[in-house]
Amino acid sequence: MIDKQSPIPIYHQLEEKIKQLIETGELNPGDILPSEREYAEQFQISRMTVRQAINNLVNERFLYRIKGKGTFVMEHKMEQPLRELTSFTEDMKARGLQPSNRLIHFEILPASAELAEKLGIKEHGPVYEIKRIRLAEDIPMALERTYISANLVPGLTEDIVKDSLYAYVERVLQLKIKGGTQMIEASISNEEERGYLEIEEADPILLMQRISLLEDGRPFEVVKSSYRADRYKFIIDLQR
Amino acid sequence: MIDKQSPIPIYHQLEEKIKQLIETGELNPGDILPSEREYAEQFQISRMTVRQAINNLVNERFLYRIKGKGTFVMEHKMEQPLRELTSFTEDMKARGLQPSNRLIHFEILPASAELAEKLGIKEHGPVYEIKRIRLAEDIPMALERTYISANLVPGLTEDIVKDSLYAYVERVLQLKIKGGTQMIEASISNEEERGYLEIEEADPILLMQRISLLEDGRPFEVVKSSYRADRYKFIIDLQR
DNA sequence: AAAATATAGTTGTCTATACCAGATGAAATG
DNA sequence: CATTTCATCTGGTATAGACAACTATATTTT
Repeated sequence: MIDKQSPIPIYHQLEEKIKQLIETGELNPGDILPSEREYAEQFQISRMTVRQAINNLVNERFLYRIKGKGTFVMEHKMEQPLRELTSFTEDMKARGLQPSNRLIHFEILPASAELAEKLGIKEHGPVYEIKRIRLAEDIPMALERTYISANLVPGLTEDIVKDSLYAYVERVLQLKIKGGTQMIEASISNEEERGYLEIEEADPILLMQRISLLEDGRPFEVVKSSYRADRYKFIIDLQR
Repeated sequence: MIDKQSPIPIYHQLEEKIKQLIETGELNPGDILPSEREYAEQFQISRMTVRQAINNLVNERFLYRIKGKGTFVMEHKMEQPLRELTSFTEDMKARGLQPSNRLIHFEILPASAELAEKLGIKEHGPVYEIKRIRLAEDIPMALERTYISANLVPGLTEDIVKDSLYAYVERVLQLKIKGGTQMIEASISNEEERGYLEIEEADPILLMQRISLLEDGRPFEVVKSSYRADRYKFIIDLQR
């Protein structure tokens, strides 16, 4: 079950093993796990190594510990496994809807003062502007404007944007996106939004702005989205 | 600097020390930290103890590590240190506004099917309903309805609610609130909301629903809030 | 000059051990 | 019978040491 010769770290093997036990239902929410010492004995590994595996799962909210009692499986239903910083595409799939895109605009323009500050570049520096309509089951859900520093992600083309931007950035450029800040507010629609989203003047919209960060904390992109309020709501998992 | 006799764990002392260095500007974003071995040598503690401190700060996104190079301070400015599941009160204070409450309703009623499901209790089971107006600088910002199972939090009174519900639950009942799920949508206001929030018929509102969970994953409360869209926006820190 | 190699420094993984502190139930005590 | 004590579970903290994997620099070889 645990291969000490494997190049995959032992603690990671154990993590995966425990995750699997939860997924297959052999461990149910609220169940107590074997003690750290039991695991260490069973697999002939050090208790500290067991702790490293369990620490990671506790940080990921799969397990929780109570001193003197034991380690337990989280009650959390995990309908959507930790919805945080999901893309529209992932989001819609999780809701069982067929997502699609319509690219309506792609150009390089000089950064406004606001954009430059948010992207951590100098004013008038080159940024891509990518406008897209996001659809679910061919119904327009949102108008999305993405801004990325052209110096940070050189060689971006319409084709790459049409394919998958995130995959290109992570695989080809070897940049890892790690998190960000999101702002959500409600507003009245403007004319551009009404046109693309096919809504009436009185209909409210949800405005979302996200600033995504790279692993080292540098800003990667600013995304401004306008969602149809009648068709969309944000769901966020919180932790503290 | 590090007190080995203190009841406060050494790794925690080191965490606080490093956080302080970042806050005071002695360590700046992008700076490299002394190596783990240097810290261990300097304070005459084990390298594993240093690692435990740094691990925690890496998990909290204060630091990041690069194998073979070192440990660095995150670029992220941390204007608000990890805003997640903050109360309205904390939220307003962080924005430099004076928050206040107006309790307008407090009773025990039988749970609807929807509430019962969200709170994990049986239908028609007793729940507190607490209605409050949330104000900032004496301007109404939100109408908030909180629902809590009366069996989970016995002995709740109007006075406790007026004081601090969270403090009562954590200190007196020894229950720890650990996270939850939040939903945000936009809508048109209804008459009750227009009355309390002093807005016009055409003004959109932000609807927020939060389900808070206890440490063991049991639902603790359902909060439904209606925010004035012209005065409020949600800011969320994301990570993945 | 360029390429390969050594070397020293970093974090990553892992071991074996020790003692502390909270929880629990059984046994001793009143 | 109720209470206290104790033994023994649990996770929490801490140590000292070892080797692997990765990075950067200096040195040697080609």
